Amino acid sequence: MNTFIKSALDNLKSSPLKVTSQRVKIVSILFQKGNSHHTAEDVHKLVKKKGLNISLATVYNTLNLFSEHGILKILRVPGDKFYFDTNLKPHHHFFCKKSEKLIDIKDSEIVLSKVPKPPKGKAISSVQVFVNLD
Amino acid sequence: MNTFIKSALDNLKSSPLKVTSQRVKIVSILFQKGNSHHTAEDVHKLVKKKGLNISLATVYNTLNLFSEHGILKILRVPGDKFYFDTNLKPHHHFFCKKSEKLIDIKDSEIVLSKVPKPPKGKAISSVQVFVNLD
DNA sequence: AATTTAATTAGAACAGCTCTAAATAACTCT
DNA sequence: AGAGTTATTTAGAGCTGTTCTAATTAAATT
Repeated sequence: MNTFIKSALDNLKSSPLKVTSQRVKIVSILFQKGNSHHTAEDVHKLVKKKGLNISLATVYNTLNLFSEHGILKILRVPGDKFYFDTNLKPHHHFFCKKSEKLIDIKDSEIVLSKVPKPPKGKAISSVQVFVNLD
Repeated sequence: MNTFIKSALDNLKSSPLKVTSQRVKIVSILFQKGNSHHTAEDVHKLVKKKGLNISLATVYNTLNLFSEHGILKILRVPGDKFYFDTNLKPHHHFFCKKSEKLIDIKDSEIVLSKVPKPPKGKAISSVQVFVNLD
């Protein structure tokens, strides 16, 4: 069991969520390769490929709960799917339209030297840079 | 008839698309207030509010054709809808999650002083910055 | 005006995601 | 460890945003 899985399981254990077999299985699929991006459908397919049986509803439910509890980060990219990001540190993304795949860009690899003030009454919650590839 | 509508109609006329009454109506709704962002549903509602009758399928069809022919720009934002942008110049956006509304940020208001090289074999087609508001 | 070609339409279909309500499993308290 | 409580899982229905289909209608061309 790699360190990514271990630390994600620690996060799960210290959250108010119950540690069910489905959740443990989903954690080990998501964090197997360290930082990665998966759609719910991706995860469901991987579950089935492993011969496991977790319903699609549970996959969605689990991924959403995980992102509510800081075990994952939810990413809504310029596409039409939700991506769940195992990399919890602030960072940006390449987005390849053709393959619909994301590639991490370390925070330090992008420097925004000028950002406008938010409209009155609003605050900036985050800045997401998408570098689109063709 | 304002200059935005005029220039959009010019674009339509010089495209291979036929100038139908529906398309003229959609152009005048979209470009009425200059630069703006609309979802297909938005446009369909505005059409109906004006007492006009254009089917939802035609609205979708038209917006997609317009963006294929440089009359509009399609924007796939970190949400779950398509936004159609009448502002054809390169620029960025505030995105307000609560209202699901976009606000233009002029290109010159954001300076990216460091951008990573694309992965081998890929080229950067565009860089989209989303400044998320809460 | 007749022909060709493109556009429009209503409704069916689809994808991605969420909800529902019943069954099941995990935790808590002695 | 067992009983009770509460959270989770599940299949399938439902929802939203979008695209497809195939028949009708309108625009452009000859």
